[in-house]
Amino acid sequence: MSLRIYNTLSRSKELLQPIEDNHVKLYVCGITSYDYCHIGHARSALVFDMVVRYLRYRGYRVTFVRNFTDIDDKIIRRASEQDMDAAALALRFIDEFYTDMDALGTLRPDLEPKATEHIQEMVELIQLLVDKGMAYPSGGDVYFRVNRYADYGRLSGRSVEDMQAGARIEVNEQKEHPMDFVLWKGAKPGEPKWTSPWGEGRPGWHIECSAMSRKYLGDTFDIHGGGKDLIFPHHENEIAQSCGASGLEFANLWMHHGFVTIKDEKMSKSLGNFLTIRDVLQEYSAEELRLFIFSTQYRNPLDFSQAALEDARTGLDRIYECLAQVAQLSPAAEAKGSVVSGKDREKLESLETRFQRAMDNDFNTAQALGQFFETVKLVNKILRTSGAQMHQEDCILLEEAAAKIRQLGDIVGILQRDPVGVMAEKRAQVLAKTDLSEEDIAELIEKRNAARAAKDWATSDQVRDQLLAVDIVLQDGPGGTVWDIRK
RNA sequence: GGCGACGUAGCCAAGUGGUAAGGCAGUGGUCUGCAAAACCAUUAUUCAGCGGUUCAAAUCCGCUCGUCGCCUCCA
Repeated sequence: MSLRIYNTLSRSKELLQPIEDNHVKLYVCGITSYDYCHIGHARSALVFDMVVRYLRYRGYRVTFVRNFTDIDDKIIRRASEQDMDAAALALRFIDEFYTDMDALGTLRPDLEPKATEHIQEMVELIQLLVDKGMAYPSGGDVYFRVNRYADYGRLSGRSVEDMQAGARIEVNEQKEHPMDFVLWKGAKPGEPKWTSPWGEGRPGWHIECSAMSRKYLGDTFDIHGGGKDLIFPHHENEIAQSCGASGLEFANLWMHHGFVTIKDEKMSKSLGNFLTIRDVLQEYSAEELRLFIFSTQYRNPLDFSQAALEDARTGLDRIYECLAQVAQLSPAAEAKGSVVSGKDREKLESLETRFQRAMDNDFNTAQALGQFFETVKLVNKILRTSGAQMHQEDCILLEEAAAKIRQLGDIVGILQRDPVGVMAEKRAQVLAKTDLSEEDIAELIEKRNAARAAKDWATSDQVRDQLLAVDIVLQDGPGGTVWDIRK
């Protein structure tokens, strides 16, 4: 089996073949830090978190670099609105970003370079482009000469002519060609600035990724990732700069994830239809959010809704409940023998293979999660068939299946909490909202059972309704009455 | 206007040439005094529409309709 990844550059799935044997070098475009992150940023972070975890699980060494854009027009504008220093604003939202990422439980990248700490590298790269005639200074700025890079447009699948036909390019008299883009911006009064051979100013947006990826991963590396909205112009321009400077290939594989939408419209700051990560985490757990996000393959759009999050919550609970039951199994000495058919055993044991097959197909987490649910269904069936009399052999089989689910769950970042603990915690949360203690409930159950024994259904139902009013549900089973929280 | 993606059951979502995974909801059943919860079973002769290629198409090709995205900051 081998891992195939969709490459935006070739518009097809390609075999992952790292340049250095077994070592994957990955660069992902991170945030521009001027505001709180929304669910779209969460998807980006979680998708690449999953990619890195899966690659490592598959035995690759991964060097994961994700940058911070900490100098940019938006940062400067926001800072001046708030009468703040641009650097301080950027730093503050990097802190907020970490708070959100920690809450989501994402792994830290190996390197997290900031643009402002690599001005020198950018200046050198721009100088190289100027020396090669691929860039030119003009009016305090420096521009990339698009016509000098023959392959311009190969990532986004458009030609310079096509784009001019679009005529949405701002008129700028300093450019030789309307499609030329800025590498270095001359500073206006009061703006943050650095010195350069072309005067004081700051880097253009695209050059930072070219300079930092080059510094940490080399001229050519394996995978470059980001959101679909970065394909043009950001990544197209990165390719032009990097390939223009080095004369070599830049990234071999380009991975782009789809957007999070709300009512089928892209979630974005400009549309104002966004929810921040912390908004959502107030209502839902990180694992619930992850299950929701991974229920769709990363390249497809993902429509955010309360109902979808609720579905994810229900689904996650279902798996946890199954795991909790398995965790509490103990073999019965009097059990006759295994009740598991050879076919079912095979299916349980093939979970990892099925999971890998799905993930190897361009990280198809939706399909991979389906394997979890199929396994849960099968485990539940076996639990039910055995009843209280489970043979040791079957116990072991189920415990192994449960352990495997949790091990693989770690790749998408779910099912990492103690299943029995999760169930207990949910009960404790509901209890906390009532005046009742566990003992009070036990007493009420006893009172009700006495009524039931006397066939006094009115009293029995009254007790049940009383508890139901505070979201506590009574369940009469063969083993007696237990209580649980209302779902 | 240019470029691109998508359209699969009530909803979400896999499947990318060999006869429709999975989740949620629904329905039936087990359990129960009745319930509830849980569990089990079940739910698309059909994949936006129309043509074409093929022994075989949701999957490939063409056209039509619809939705969305990029072309300006954007994950």
